[in-house]
Amino acid sequence: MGPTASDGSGPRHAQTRDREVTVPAILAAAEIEFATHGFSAARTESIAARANVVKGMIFHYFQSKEGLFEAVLERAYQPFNEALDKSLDKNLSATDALLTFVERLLAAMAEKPLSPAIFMLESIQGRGEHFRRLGMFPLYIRIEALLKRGIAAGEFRKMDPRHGAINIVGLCGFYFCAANNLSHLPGRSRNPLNKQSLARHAAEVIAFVRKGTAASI
Amino acid sequence: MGPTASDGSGPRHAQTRDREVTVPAILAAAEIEFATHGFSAARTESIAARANVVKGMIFHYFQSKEGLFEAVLERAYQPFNEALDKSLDKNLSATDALLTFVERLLAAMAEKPLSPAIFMLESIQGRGEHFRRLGMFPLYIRIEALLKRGIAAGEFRKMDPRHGAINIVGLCGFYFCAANNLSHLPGRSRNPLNKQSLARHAAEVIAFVRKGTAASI
DNA sequence: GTCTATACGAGGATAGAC
DNA sequence: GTCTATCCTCGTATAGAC
Repeated sequence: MGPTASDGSGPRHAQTRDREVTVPAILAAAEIEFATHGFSAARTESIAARANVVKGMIFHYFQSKEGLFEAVLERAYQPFNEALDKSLDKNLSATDALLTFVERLLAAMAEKPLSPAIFMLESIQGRGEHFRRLGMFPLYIRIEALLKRGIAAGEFRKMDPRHGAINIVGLCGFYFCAANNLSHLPGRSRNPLNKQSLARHAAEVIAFVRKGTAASI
Repeated sequence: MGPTASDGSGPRHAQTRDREVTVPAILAAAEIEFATHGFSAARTESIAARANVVKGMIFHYFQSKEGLFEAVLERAYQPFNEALDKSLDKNLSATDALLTFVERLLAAMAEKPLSPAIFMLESIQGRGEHFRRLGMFPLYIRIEALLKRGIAAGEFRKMDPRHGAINIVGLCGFYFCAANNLSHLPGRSRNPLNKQSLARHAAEVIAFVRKGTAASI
């Protein structure tokens, strides 16, 4: 924490010589960079600049750009994973379990609004290795199982559970990936990622999922 | 069309000296490259190789990588635009108009399965200029208007029409962007982009939209 | 119109001083 | 542990021959 005065002329100087500070700073900066540019187009130089460290630090702590990327992915997926685990709360009806899960997933995304874009980019550009390695299957598989259960119980309408799961994940995540464009739509254009907009998004998605999956009367 | 025998040693030779062939070939190759890598990470060399032309041709016909990208975007958006125009067929009920539009949008995407990824990447990485320049506003605005009309008429449930429009576009497009990952899900894993899967996706989305927007009874 | 050769810059990665 | 300097590859773009 020694407040070494930056000398102003050269680039920044050791504001802290401490991995407890440097590593999280790099991860946070990398998250932003990878979320907007994807892996290949991301620049280690930009990450270093944003983290206020020198480029070499990235390779010192993460060996390679790829290593840093994987660390970022892992970090971004954790909240999703937790949302998933918490929603195993068994004896809920399929409907309640699904809506609870969606609510938690949306909360996790709201907390880390860049995560959906990171995974979207990884899906489009990657070849599925990270998807596998991170154990992202459950995200779809468990929703699918939940849907299957609810359909059998007559709570949900008949549908293909696999596609149902995909559609639900898409409803939650698409908004965050499109936020950049959405902010340019005419009309009352408040930032799509501010608290108010996110709350609205969550409410709308939950309603859409509830109505869209419910059994016909 | 002169079948100049490729001499095998040097790189490919003028299979045709004709912009009628070269330009579309470049555009098709560029579409694939930009859809998987985005703008910055796309390589003109890869595009040229895939199109079976020399790199210089890209700059000859499109001046710059950016110029090529814009041409690809424009080309990819056309089918969406047409789907939109055709669904103005006035005197339909809001419900029928919406479902018809969704059906056409899905058909347009199925025909050009890379388009959603291109626009997704442009949304995440771009700063909205292309979104504006291509006139992509109507895609959301008109659905929004349609929803508003249907809500007023009591056909649709109460909802925020802007978010409703976003959710519907998301339901249609997310699947295509996630296809890469989806193909790695366990279970009966046929290619998410083959005819059968796409037909299933379309049916599921249409059902989801119909149920999800319908007024409660 | 098509191809080859090359200028020029950007960026990932490493070596080694402090 | 941190920083500077540097190497080397890759990629856009252009000039000019055919």
